[in-house]
Amino acid sequence: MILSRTTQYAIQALIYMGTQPRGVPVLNRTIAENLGAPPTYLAKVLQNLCRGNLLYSYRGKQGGFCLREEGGKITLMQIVLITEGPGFTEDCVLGLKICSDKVPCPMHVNWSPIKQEIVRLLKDQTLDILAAAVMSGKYQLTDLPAAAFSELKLRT
Amino acid sequence: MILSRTTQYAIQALIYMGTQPRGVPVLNRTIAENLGAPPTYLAKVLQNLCRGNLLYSYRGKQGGFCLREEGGKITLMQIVLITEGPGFTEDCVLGLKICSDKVPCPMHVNWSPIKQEIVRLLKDQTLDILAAAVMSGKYQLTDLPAAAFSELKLRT
DNA sequence: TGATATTAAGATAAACACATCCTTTGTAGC
DNA sequence: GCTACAAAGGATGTGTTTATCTTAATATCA
Repeated sequence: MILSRTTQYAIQALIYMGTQPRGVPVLNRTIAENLGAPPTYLAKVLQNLCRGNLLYSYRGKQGGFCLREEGGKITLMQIVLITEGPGFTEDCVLGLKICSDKVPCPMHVNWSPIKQEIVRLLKDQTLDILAAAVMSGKYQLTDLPAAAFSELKLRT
Repeated sequence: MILSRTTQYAIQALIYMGTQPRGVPVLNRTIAENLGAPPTYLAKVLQNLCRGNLLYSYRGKQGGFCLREEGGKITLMQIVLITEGPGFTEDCVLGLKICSDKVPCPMHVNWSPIKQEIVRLLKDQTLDILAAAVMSGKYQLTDLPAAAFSELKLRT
């Protein structure tokens, strides 16, 4: 409805990484398998997140991707700005180049409060919060039946 | 941010038609010029709105497009359902095939109220309301400098 | 009936998003 | 250094959205 496939992969991948032990590199292949995402495409997405300074990447044996130090504090807004671009929260609903409080389109007044709520939500939600939700076992990160990130899973 | 270009054209075109006298066919060319939209593409969009039963179309001399009888009561939701498809208000933010109150993704709980507000807005806003806004002269329907749908314009 | 104006419909093209493939580069461990 | 491994980078393919072009169908009017 709102987010491109690329952004969806990015968010899912980062939440997944949030459920994993920090400082241990996670393989692109592992993430892709756990999400049911195409590995070669996901690689490009992760690369992009590296350029956006959300991840570290390490090559060679023992390589993979790691969240940055304060990775748990990453917000959905930070992710979306990288994958969708800055226009995401700014552009007019009707696609007008010029649309502001001063010179509004007929939807502007009605849309503004909703846009504000979306922005607030994106800024509020952090990887820590979302990863914790997934680890609680009450929330699904993928459609794959195998996937489960609850504490129970960690004991098997 | 949310709506495809096609949907934006559809909404703009229908609002424009709402500002014109009822029962008089409006040419695709006229609409395209007033919106600054590509005429051949807009023709396809209008065709699609005809199939969705929002418009009548007439061929030949004196032809064009007309809003249906109760055209002013058309809601944005009706338009969006035609141009974006039914998934628009249903699909999961993270793209999961299975995501519901029972089996939610980690965003589901937070996103649901926003989605509800969007749906409410789309259902509330009618062409009558939006066309009146444009005709008041306080709201812009296009980026074109020439365009003005206020009462003043009608006197010139 | 014929000339003209208009939408309908189908084919084509261009741009972009999504996805894959292959080669190169860097790194760890031996 | 050698080898295996993993990400980086570039080229390519596929599908969808956006846009254009051409022809057909239809309606008006002289």
